[in-house]
Amino acid sequence: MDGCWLILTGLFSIYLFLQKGNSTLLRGSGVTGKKSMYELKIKEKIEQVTGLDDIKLTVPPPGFSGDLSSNAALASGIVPQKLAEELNGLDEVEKTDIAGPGFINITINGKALEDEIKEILSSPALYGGGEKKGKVLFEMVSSNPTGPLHIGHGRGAAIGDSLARIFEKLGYDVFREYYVNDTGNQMQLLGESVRCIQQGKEVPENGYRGDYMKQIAAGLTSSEDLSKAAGEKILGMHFETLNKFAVEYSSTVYESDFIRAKKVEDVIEEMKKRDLTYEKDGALWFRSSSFNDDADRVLIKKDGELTYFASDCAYHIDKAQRAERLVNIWGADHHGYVERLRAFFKAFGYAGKKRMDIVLYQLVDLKRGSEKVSMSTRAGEFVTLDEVLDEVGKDAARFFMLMRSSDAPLEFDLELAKEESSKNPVYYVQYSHARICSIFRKKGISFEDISPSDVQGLGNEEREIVKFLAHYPVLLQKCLQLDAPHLLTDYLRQSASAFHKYYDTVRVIGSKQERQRLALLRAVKEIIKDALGLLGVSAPEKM
RNA sequence: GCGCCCGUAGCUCAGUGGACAGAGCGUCGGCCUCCGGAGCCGAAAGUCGAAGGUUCGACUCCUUCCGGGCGUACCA
Repeated sequence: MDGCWLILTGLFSIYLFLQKGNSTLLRGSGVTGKKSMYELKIKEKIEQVTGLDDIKLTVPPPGFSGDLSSNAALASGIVPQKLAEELNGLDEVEKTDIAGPGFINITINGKALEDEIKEILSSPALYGGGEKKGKVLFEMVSSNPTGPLHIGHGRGAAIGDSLARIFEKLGYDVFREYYVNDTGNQMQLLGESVRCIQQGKEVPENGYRGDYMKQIAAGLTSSEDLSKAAGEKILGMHFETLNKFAVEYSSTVYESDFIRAKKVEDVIEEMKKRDLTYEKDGALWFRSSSFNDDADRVLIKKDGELTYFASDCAYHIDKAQRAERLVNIWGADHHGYVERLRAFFKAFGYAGKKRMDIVLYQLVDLKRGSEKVSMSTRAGEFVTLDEVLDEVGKDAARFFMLMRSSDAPLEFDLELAKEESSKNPVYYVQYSHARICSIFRKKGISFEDISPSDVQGLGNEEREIVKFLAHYPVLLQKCLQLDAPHLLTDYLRQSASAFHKYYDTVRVIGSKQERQRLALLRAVKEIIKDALGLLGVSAPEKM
């Protein structure tokens, strides 16, 4: 029976290899040519030997030896002994054990762990980073300028900006763009609302009101193009808020410019030429249902006006011409637009050539303790991003926005975010950084006084924490691959905890191993600082 | 009706097929002559919404159903 099973799985593995072999080759190696970063190196080796695409290394469960564990032999059908042998050939591997049905448990040797710290200390900002890669264009927030940004926009900004920082770290040439929807009914309505307020009349039923509108109306004269002028003012407010939130854009583009420059017309002409459109009921339609969308979509309304979707097509063509890869950060309430945009991409032949990620994030529920905070948009009583920033500060706001997967709704507790205690994860993490800084102050040396040569030998206490640090480069790749910056908040919490635990059991200043322990602490500090930086959160030296 | 997301410990959530399901908060119980106690250690707590299926192996993939959110415009 066993023999039979082996033959079958063997055949299956050949099948898998044939299936997956190509994509592995295409992916290209050389994620990093660096000498250290053993976890990445082992990962690449396993992928090379098994032909698997993106393998996962785990930590062996309690009771098993080893520092890292892989199920790749099982998953690929390769004989575990063969893979283990290949791994034993790596300098970083002390030994391997085969356990259970074919898990390979890998023990890292002491030298590799030391080298890892040396690598961190020699160039902290570069550790875990990548080589030069192509241009990526991020589009985020892109609210129409009719009212203040609310907390949901904040989530989009935090996800987009942090993901952008991760892309930058990994070598991509990143651009952050703000697309302004400054045309259409909403903008007309904005102009009318301003006029009504100025004339002391009742604002139209679906119009804009609230304190911000009174201020804007007061700052404009009636002779201006009220819609345009008000839009510009509100856009200015948006950027002010985003600035406070540590989000900076490289460019701003206006929907109206695309229309004025006839780019939207051009795209529609091109679509007509390619027979992607038809006329019905006086409107011009795009055959998006031929490209996996639920229904066809209107490009030009029967009144002759362009739809938002039409200019969005023009905008995305423009973006695709400027970058190799596009990332759009959208609220989940826009998920209905994903397929139509993808349909357009397919129809224009971009689908296979340019990668376009659309990250959807679920809504934010604001709470104050156990009490829900109303976010009704009516009468302008919603909680703005500005108000949240003023109340809890940039660091807490950014961190909290990134604590959850973008797929999950986010519960944002204003009370917790303000709390200066270990209950608050931001403080917990920042505290670990400040505490390490304090140790160096106490010792009276600077971080630069510690160099790679101070790393000499590691005890068992150190091993655990080094393994944790060594995982950072792999984690960053995972964040990028899954468009999931929230993984960093969890990693930071665990890093902080690993440090506190270590510091609780080991004496640093005054011990025989003082120098090397300080070296380890500096490495921890550098990783925490770097990771916080990617989240847009500060790493204070004192609190 | 149809589509997308979610349903995991009292609460908020991690877990992109693998070895006995994890964390934080909350609850209960320990640890300060010592480098920041804004810290550490331990305990209790789960039929992973339900039922089928695929697999050597399913919280993870497929189908159906039940809950909740969002979307289903010639609005943006």
